[in-house]
Amino acid sequence: MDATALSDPTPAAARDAVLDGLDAGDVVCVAGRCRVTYEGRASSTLGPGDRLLLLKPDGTALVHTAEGHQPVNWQPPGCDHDAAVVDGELVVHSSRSTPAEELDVRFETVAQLSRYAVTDPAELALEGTEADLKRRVLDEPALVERGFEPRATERETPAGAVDVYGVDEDGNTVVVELKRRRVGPDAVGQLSRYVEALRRDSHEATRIRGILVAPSVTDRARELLAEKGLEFVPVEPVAE
Amino acid sequence: MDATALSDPTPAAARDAVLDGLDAGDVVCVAGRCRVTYEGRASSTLGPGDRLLLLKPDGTALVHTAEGHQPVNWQPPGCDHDAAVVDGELVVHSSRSTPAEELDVRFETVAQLSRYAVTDPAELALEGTEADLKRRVLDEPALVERGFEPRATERETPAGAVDVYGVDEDGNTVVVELKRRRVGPDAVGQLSRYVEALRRDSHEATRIRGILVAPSVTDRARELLAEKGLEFVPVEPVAE
DNA sequence: GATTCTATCTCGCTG
DNA sequence: CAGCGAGGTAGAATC
Repeated sequence: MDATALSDPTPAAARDAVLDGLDAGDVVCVAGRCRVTYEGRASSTLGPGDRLLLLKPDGTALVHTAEGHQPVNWQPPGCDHDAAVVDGELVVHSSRSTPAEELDVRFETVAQLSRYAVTDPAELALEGTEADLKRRVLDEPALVERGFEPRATERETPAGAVDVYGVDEDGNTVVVELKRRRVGPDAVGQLSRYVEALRRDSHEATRIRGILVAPSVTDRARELLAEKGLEFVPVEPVAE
Repeated sequence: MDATALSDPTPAAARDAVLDGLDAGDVVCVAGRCRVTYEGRASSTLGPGDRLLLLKPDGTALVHTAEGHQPVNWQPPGCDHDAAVVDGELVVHSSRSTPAEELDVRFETVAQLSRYAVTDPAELALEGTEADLKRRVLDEPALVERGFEPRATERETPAGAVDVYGVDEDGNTVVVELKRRRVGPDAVGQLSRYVEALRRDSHEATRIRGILVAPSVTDRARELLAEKGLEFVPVEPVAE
């Protein structure tokens, strides 16, 4: 991987390095004292301070401070980056349409400007997702309940797609909502919406059960389940 | 802002720079070819590729590729970072408990190692949030409906806290759920939970209305509102 | 620490 | 393109 760094570049040298770097498909990192303004879905201003600005070749911009996982300001992938010297200061501008959003980072001083030729052929292999939980349940439906027979996944209802749709031992319809982690009231609402939608579209006689499958539930979620006549079955996303 | 960069440091020099940097409270950026493993709430592996590793003094770790807003791997603030040379390679390890999570970044090569003395006294001033929408509605309740009188915010119900609670012209109870942007079915479910909870806890005679206040709604959300007998009033989070 | 909910959520998928 | 739901969501407020 190629990497270059300029220390205390002039605003013009910084501008050129930013433009050349983005042109070459590099990731560019600008470190220095700056002010930031954002206008789009919301709007924000950020007074002077030391930060890192990461500009990616896919149009992402990230302004990071010394704290937190999240950037203090950013632009999503797909934006157009530009750099210029305005009033003797490096100004990086990033914008997109739909929705219209603009980010301006104005540097009082640039302490360092780095370029990185970042190429990454590898793909992240992630385990323990909801997809893994679904696979587990389909492989071994008895995890939900003895006699449970899955009939479809992502079955459409007027309220959205049901994770796993099937029938129980007695022939009742079963709607399963999967969650990879401990669930709160929102998941109960989701399951409830699916069950109600199916009940509206079915014969009076048909019994439709709703089962939330997750590692655990909060107290309030459990209360909501009880109120709605829904069930909970504890299952981990991956076997222990 | 102080910034230093080492080009193609030896693993030992890189390790020392990482440890010294973190010790000094700097943000450390390691650029190079690496592999990443994560184990915690889920687990993941990432094969060799060029990436940037940002280590923050608050215990945050971010692994960024050339694409995307999100880091491909990370650790949240509060983790303990460590660096060592293992089998001739720089290995950065970051871990925390509750939940137990570990991240390992093993560098085949380190192209550049930078340290940044990042100090940021400024606070982000953000506008257009749900808090702004709430302020707007409380300042001018007629935005919801002529005669609407807010009586409480964050009023507790068995199903959670209601954004704005009040009464209408006719003395009916009104539950308002605020959303800063266009809403889908989830917000309807949320409002519905609050309304149902209040109905259960109130006299038969009391009429309880649920009003979703947001810039707009999706079609499915509108259908759900109709089914539940809930209402929608369009309001922007900030005046146009 | 656990729970609940917001977020410029982001991301991926589907129509 | 919009809508819908997952996410190692993170972050904040509250209990």
